[in-house]
Amino acid sequence: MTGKSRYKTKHSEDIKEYLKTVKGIHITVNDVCDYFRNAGTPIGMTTVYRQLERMVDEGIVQKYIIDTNTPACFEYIGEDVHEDKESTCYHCKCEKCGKLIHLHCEELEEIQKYLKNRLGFSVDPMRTVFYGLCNDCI
Amino acid sequence: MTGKSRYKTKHSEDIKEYLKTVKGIHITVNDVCDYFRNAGTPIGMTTVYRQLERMVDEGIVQKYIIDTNTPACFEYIGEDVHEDKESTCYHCKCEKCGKLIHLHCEELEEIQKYLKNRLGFSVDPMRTVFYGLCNDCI
DNA sequence: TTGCGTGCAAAGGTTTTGCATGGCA
DNA sequence: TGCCATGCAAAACCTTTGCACGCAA
Repeated sequence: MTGKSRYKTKHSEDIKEYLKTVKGIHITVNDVCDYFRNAGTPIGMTTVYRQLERMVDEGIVQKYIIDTNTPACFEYIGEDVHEDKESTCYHCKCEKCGKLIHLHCEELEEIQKYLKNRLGFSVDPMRTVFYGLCNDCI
Repeated sequence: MTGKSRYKTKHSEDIKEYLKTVKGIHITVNDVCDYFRNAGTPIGMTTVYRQLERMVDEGIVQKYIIDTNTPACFEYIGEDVHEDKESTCYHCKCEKCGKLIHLHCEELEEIQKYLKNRLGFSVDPMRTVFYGLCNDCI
């Protein structure tokens, strides 16, 4: 969003590490705070919110909003997704089991062109995720 | 999905009528309140929340939760077309200015079928957002 | 009469902001 | 030194709940 260059801080790294270790699980801001409080190295709620927001902006963390009056969830996606950029890889993510399906699909490239031509909107496939239910979870 | 039988009230019908007239547009609870206040026939916020929730339970209205600290949006889907429920509306969100573009698109319904047939993945459009850059921000 | 709808006010919980402090380059 | 991260407290925000009243069946 802001594009500001910011420092790499210990808290930033710690939170990212934690998210990596629980990859595949949806984590709330409170979960993060609890974890570090229990670990004896508490991190303020505000900092967690801001760091997670930064990571979402960077595209390495995905934010899930399940319902109103339910805290938002976060999940580490990875830094390597960027490499897929040229091969227009989309992702399907199961909202139940969290499975991530990589998706190469000509039809989606058509959609991309369609949105570009019709709305002038240029899609960033690396950040775009189809949410839904996978075969096993329906 | 409480399944409770409830009365048909004037407010209920009025709200539904209003949603029908603005079909295709995403309406917030405040929009509804404003409309009826301006029309000289105000309806309480609580009532609007409860009526919309009821319609969502009934399946004739779709609820969209776009982001945290952003009011939920509602849209009239219809009473008989239960099949359309899953193919209503996608969103494009500009990563720079944050603008949200509502997207009704046959091609996307094709994609949906494609994912269903090929991967057994059933997309939830309400949660799926195309990220990218809008016309003004490129 | 009974049960639900209504709507005001207040509560609830999540997220954001203001501001003073401290750390890193 | 300058800029940013931090974190507490308070504010802001949307949404839900409590409760008394009124209307429909």
